[in-house]
Amino acid sequence: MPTRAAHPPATQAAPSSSDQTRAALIRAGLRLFGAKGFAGTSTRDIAGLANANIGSIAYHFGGKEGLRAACATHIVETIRAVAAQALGPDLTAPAPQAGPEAAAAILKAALERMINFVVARPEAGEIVQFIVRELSQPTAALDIIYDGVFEPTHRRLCDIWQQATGEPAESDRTKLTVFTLIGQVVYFRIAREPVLRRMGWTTIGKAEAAAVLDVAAANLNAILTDRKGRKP
Amino acid sequence: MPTRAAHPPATQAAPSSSDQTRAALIRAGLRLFGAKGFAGTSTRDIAGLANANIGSIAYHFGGKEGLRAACATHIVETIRAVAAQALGPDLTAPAPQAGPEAAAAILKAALERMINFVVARPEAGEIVQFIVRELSQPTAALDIIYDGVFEPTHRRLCDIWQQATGEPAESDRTKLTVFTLIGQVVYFRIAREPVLRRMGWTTIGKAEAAAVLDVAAANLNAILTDRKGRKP
DNA sequence: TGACTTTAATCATTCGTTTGATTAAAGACG
DNA sequence: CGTCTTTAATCAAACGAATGATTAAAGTCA
Repeated sequence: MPTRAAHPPATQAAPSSSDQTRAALIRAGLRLFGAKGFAGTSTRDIAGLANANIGSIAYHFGGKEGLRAACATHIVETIRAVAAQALGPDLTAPAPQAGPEAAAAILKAALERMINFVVARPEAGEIVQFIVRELSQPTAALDIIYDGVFEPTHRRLCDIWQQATGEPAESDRTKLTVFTLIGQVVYFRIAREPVLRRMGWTTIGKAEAAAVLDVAAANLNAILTDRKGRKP
Repeated sequence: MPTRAAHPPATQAAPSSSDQTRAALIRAGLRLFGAKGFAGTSTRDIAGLANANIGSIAYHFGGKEGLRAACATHIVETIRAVAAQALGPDLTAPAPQAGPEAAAAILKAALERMINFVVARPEAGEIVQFIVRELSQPTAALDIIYDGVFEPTHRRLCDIWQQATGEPAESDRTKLTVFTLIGQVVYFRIAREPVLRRMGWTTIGKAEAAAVLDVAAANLNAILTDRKGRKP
């Protein structure tokens, strides 16, 4: 007869509450979905990494698909917390007005935050990989992330870009330019492996992230001065 | 395991039925691996899309894994053909020497080629997605692509960068800068879905690719003039 | 004919989900 | 206060469906 004695409190630790199990499952799902893909991850892997039972996935999230959506929501909350440090606590509130130099400084700070998070922080790897996989085959999870992060963040950056250069925030040119700024950073996470090989690095830590920031910031400055100089 | 030992007769001839099956399987594998991931794609899906029998995958490639490697080789050949148009037929040969203006023109041309291929051409979607998935969990297929495309192309671009700016080709700064140039373009393919939504586009065709090129080329010019102006 | 290629059927795994039993805590009630 | 009932949560076990691989037979073409 299956008794709880078979699972001694040592391995079970404190009797995990519902929320703890939920959180552990999300963390495991995020890591595994990001690393091996949704289809490449089995519910047994997830339950094993989370030290939870297989059935708990269905119980808490309705199934594997529900866990994916929960991971997306968790990503939104995480990134919004990071973005808040550089762009203000509320992305939907109107952007604070600032002069061109101050706006440029905000852009620079945002770039630095983004690099330190996306490129250097290990947990960003799971998040970015999760998002990248969603991007290639959009599900409901992508909608959650787009509405919660992509759209408001990009819109805010375009706002600041206008303050820095005078170019209209919602013009195609501004929007595309902001995408290029994001893209050049995100690429270092997505193409991490080739970058490591080509650079002769073994990891992207503090020093390497600083080198990346150096180049990205130089690019930003060059583009900014170029845009301020001429009329579109 | 009767894996086909050698390549089919290289001499140009009417593709045999065997070669047609091979090619169809590679095309189907590339598309499905890119769209749904390696684990998310079943051999039955592949065979179905290729109008071939399930067993033919094992026969021609030794199994699903062998098909993945064959897809990687196919990608290398495809991209090398595209790169040859902008960077010369042989990426491993020493770069042609040119003045700063000519070198800048080559970079601009390479950027245009890259955008027209990566961003606009539909078949690039499958290729990029395939590569992106490999990047996040490197297998032997990534080695094939890195050695065949990433390394030689990046090295060549660094060479041209030196000719355009005077910055040493193999310096960290140059290598990272070239990565940012590539990243800002590739991002439009990887993050295609958010770009479409944010831009209000329904597709990225000729006109949209031109708008992207416009911005990317402006960025390149701004960075180039910035780098030429100062000493590192 | 004889080597090459395709086909259909079968194999053992592995998958996500469901099930019914079990536990512990909270609620109901006299 | 003590007892009975309900609820939420977890667990091991098992199910049917799918997967990748294999095999022997049939087909194809020079």
